[in-house]
Amino acid sequence: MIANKKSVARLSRYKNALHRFKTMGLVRIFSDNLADAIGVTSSQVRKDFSVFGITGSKRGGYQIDDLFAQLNNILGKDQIQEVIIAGVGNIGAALLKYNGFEKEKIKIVAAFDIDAQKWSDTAPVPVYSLDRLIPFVNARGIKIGIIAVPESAAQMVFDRMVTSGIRGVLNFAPLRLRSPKQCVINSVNLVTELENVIFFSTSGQRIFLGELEADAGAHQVE
Amino acid sequence: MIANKKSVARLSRYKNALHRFKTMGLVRIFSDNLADAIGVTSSQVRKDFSVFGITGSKRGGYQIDDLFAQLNNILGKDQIQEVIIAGVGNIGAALLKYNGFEKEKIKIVAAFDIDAQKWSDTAPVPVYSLDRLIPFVNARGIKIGIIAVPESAAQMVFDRMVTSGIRGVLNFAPLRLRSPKQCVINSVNLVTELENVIFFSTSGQRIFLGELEADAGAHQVE
DNA sequence: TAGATTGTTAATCGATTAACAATC
DNA sequence: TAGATTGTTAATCGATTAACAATC
Repeated sequence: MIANKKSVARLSRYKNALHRFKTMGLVRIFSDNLADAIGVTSSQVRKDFSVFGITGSKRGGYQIDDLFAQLNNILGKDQIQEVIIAGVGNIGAALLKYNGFEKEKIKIVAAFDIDAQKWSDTAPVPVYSLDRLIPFVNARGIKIGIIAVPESAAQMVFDRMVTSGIRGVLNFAPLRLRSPKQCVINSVNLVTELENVIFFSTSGQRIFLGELEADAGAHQVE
Repeated sequence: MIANKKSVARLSRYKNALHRFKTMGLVRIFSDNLADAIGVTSSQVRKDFSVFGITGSKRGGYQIDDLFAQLNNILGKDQIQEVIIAGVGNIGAALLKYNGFEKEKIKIVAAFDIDAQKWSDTAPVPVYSLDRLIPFVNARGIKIGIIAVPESAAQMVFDRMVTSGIRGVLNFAPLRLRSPKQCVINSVNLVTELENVIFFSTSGQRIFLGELEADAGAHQVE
């Protein structure tokens, strides 16, 4: 098996669980403990580790400090990841203020908007004209961008990002982006996510797929 | 096969593509056209339709008007879906102002926050005390809720939602919610979504899974 | 050593795709 | 009718889980 979106997400959750085990004073951990902590099987844990080249010791499990360091390394937490945002509307502004990125070593270093009223050199995260996106990203060598502009502007903004050297994009606009160059795109459609909840909670279907869960009582808290 | 998260998301996309075909004046459509429009195989389209009990006519394809009506019916677009939000912080406030829900027949009817400074009876969407969540949801018979409170308050808010009769939740707090009663939970973790982009764009891996795509040039615009 | 846990292979499960008989 | 498209079954692909030999 090769790394996929879900396995990377699980790696993050193992890391978070490990952090809690560590603060509890534990030194070693077994695949079974991690499995219980995030609600998967121990086979899944060992398989994930195997895919990412993480090994423990038979009978002795995994050293928490060592495992934690390896997960951080794989997830790129060794250095701060600099990210830019295009679009300071509802979602863009919320992400700018969101404080959950910092502890994951993700730093939003600048935002860009077409509306001059939103520009500010003095804000905690500066907001510049969209025209400054390409030179800024070029100069700073930013590789990751977030698209939070309206659908009508998203392809243009994406093109500029790719041109300026961005290699990965988290896209909130509800459309399929096209690129002539290699670029990782992860699109989150908030309307679709809510539609899924509506469908499964009104259809009476029992489902258990992806992040979508029914009968939450069966699960462990993470 | 049974309906799953991805198949429901595709249904939405078929519907959106259909709307465009309709405005172009088309009357009939084939599985192949829909497949091209959203970037899947025609087998996938027919399989999806089969799962949801949608039939066309051999040789004649699908009547757009009829298909559009069936999709709307399956997706619950026949009536307006009333939704409440708990938490008017960054994300909650963004969702309150977001205008993408309305055209999908989703209406946010109220929000709830613990902070009295945020309460407002006169806002376009009223914001009430969290203490009013249970009676409000009870009285109005709301079935869908969005959790946009901090992690520390999420389980308590979720418990109140379930108590008050909510059957489906879109959760933005980064934890695994537990419930004694049946409730559909769809959790979106924005940090994880961004971490995925960072991982795949820096690892040099070629992937193509879920909404995560590499080499976007190969795809159709939706 | 005896017992427990890893790492990996095989089995299972689920979703997507291909193929094709039915038929418009 | 001949040709094209559906609806469905079988094949394939991919991810998860079970099983177990290796070994600490």
